[in-house]
Amino acid sequence: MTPRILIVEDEDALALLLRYNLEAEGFHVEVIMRGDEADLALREQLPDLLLLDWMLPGISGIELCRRLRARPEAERLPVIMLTARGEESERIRGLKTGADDYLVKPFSIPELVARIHALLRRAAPSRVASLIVVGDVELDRSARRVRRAGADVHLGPTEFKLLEFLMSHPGRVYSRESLLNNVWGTDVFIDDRTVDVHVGRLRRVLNRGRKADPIRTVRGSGYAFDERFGR
Amino acid sequence: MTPRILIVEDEDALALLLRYNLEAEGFHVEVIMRGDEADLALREQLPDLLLLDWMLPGISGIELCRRLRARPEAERLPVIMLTARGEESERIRGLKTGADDYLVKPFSIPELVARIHALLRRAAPSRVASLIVVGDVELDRSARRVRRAGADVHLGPTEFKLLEFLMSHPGRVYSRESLLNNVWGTDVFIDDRTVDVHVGRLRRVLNRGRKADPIRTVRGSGYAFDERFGR
DNA sequence: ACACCGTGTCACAAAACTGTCTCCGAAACG
DNA sequence: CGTTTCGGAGACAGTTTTGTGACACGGTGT
Repeated sequence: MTPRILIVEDEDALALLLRYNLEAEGFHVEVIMRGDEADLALREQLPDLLLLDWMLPGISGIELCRRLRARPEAERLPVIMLTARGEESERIRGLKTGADDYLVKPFSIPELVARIHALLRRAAPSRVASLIVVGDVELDRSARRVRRAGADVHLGPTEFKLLEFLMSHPGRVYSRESLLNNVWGTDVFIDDRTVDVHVGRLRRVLNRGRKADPIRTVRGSGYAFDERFGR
Repeated sequence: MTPRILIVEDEDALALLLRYNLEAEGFHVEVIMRGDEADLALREQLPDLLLLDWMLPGISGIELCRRLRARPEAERLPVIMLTARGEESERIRGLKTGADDYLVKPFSIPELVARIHALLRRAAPSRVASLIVVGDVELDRSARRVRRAGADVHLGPTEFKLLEFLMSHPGRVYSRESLLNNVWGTDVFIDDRTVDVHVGRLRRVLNRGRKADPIRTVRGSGYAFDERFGR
């Protein structure tokens, strides 16, 4: 249940500091100090999040990240890169390699923690594959079924796809345009506002007789499934 | 949402050709023909990509690029240098100055377009690195959400963009004019004082029931997000 | 042929947001 | 101090954006 974080960092002091703080934050932390050892360990088991130093003995963080991204099961593993200031100019390369986020040393622990939470929140659902659960809303892709507080909720095909897409990245805001592209498809010519109507219908049936609405309207931007919903 | 490209090129014919083709490609193009004017313009607002001629009246492209790289907020701005054949030997100097790519005239438009797309793609993740944290204020771009001490704070679109801009360079003081350019856009005609009103609204909702105010007013100059805030 | 369901669009109402004004106190200035 | 300049706050009217009921259309099963 508690997220597992793997730290790959060769500096003793920093590794210790990170372990201490992240464990205090309630994470299950593991530290490896060499790139090549981390590579081996990652073949055995994937953590929920990887904290990767840029320069490492054995294999560099960049190379490690590149190898990782080549594995389909690690495709969505959140990776945060740590770099010293001098290496900063290469940050573009770092992100291109597939890191999800990027911190320049020295960084503040609260900031790191915030970023970890943000990435975990976003990554969580995708690894569960067929069942997405947020708060009291469950969506089962393979069974094409949605439940609210355990009770079945009947959705039309479009409403289902819409909810599925929104729930696939809880918290993330999608523009109407993006929703049209991802739910309806890119080749259709449909009015933006149609999205509003479907969101409205989705809400009506999903919230029937309930007060809390898991779908957040973001004025001027679009809609999001509230990842904090029910917490 | 369409990427904005600034072309700095003193040759009429080439400038026109570029504008025509890049606009056809769907970019929002602006052309400036003098180096010194470009320098001024770049202080006001940064484009998404800069197309820079090597030789320019006023300030040379090299110098412009060097100045640009000295500014932290312009660090990631993709820059493509254009050089005449005779200058080609100096390519190393060009890249060393901080250009991300360079093209020798005459070049083919499709190649230019391809490189532009490549650079924009590469630069993209940097803006998606979505979380900014200063003190107890978190701003999550992708979720379009702001939290103060962990609690959600609801901001309107303009307030959000304003805070986003201020927080993207904590400590830096922005004039009202600069804020108008970067938050509202260059093409609007709006009173300076409107910025005050929005800062006021932002403060009210961000500090609700709290004493510490992370936004610093610099009398006679503008506003800044206090980088020491919370430390 | 008919009832039914899911959809896309529209029009109107409600809600949220915006830019400007005015007034007032605070800060600089001599 | 008296004066002037500048920024903060509330009020307000206009605009933009979103929520929603109504409606028409097409497909499907009966």
